[in-house]
Amino acid sequence: MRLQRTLKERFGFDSFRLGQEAVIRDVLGKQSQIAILPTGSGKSLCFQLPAYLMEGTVLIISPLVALMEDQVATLKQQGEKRVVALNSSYSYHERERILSTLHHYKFIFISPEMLTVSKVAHKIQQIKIAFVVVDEAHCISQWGFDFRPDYLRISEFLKTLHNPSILALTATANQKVIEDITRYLNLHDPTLHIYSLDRPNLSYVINKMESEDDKTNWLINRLEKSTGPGIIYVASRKRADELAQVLKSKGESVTSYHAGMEHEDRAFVQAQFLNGDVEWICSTNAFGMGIHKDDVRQVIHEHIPATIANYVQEVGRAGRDGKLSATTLIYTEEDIRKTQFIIHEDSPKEEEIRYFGRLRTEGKSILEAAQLVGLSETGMRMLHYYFERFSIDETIDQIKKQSAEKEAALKQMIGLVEEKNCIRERILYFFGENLEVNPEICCGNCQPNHTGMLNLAKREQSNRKWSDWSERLTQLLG
DNA sequence: CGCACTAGTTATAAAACTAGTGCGGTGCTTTATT
Repeated sequence: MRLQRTLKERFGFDSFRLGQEAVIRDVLGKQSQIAILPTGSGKSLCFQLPAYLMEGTVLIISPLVALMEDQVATLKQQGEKRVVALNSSYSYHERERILSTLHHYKFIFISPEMLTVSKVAHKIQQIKIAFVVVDEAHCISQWGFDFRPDYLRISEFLKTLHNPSILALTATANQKVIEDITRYLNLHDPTLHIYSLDRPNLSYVINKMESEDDKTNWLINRLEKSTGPGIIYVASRKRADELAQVLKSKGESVTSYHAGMEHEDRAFVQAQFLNGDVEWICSTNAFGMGIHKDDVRQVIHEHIPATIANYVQEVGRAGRDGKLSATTLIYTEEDIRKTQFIIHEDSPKEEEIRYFGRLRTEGKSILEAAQLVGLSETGMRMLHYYFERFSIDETIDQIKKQSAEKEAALKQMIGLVEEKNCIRERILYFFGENLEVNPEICCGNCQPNHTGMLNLAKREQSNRKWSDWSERLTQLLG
């Protein structure tokens, strides 16, 4: 009753969505848990609501600054003033001021990296923490082992707090990811709240093509004949820019997006897409996390993602509103080889690890050693993390094991694109689920002749755009 | 890995060859001394 009342009074909802209430009850009972709730099911409420029924501050560990600021803005809109994001966007003095008044806040958003700053960690230890949320918890698996090793250091921070209960939230996690989350958040016997990851309103089509040109022509044709809003995922920054240019020259409303762009430009492109000012985004895997756009009608991959988990995350951005949406993956034999090569190059090699180890024992700094070995920034941070904990031989074993896991994950993805039977079934199998009922529009293998587009076909001829434009111009010039 | 592209070479020039190079993506953080 208390929950219902809070839900109504503070958030204005009459009833909980699937999963929310059970998760909230466990939060209130201080039970650590991993909650896997499908995209668009209202994950934020799972920590916002119990926060008001508990004493102390909720600490939310979040992967992106943009995501934190988004959440802060939402809470402020709901009338909550006691909310802050602790990140690099503040000046030294601002940060000092926030740190000295930390206990005033009900919600603190923070990155895993910031938790390793001893001064910050120390300040957090001094306030009363109601519970800790790890948002987008699959990042532990996805990024922790190489790109952002501070994800693996979270448990060390948690040990310094007085055993707070943990709520790990994500939309996609298979058995391996659940194991990683459990281990690296130091959870003992967490409750698992897992709801079906099936998205009945998404159709899956996967097509093999002969050449890069075939893919480009297919895309030109697809955009001419169907509607967005949509996201086109490509393998490289260069390709994102080039493809966007080609499609633009055909009169389509497309903008590229990747991490090589200025922050301001990225924010602008994102806002344009959210507002419906641009129909298509042509991007690398940088685009998507924390994009709350409900009416994305298509997600197209024109390359092969490195894992099924990544693929499912990306296609999952379509159809949050529950309406029919089409996901399509097109690839060439060359794409398989390219992705394989990328995986192979990803981790430092044995000789590099040994050389790095030698330089370190000679007293070279991490930075110097990394430069001499010729490691990337990611490679350097990775070795830094492992060398702190393991001997050289153990490090080599660990990194080899991880390369093998990455290769296995890619093999699963290749298995998916070559699947002859139901694609949906295969995806669910990956997450340990069985498909009970195939939706009417399922996948390219269940219905070989349909494109998954149905209601996405453009109703009028292409001159519609021109008449829209001339109408708009007439309005503007009045 | 093996393809795509560039620069350099070659029988007065032009086109055709060869050798060399490049090719991958995610984001957090940065406060100190003269």
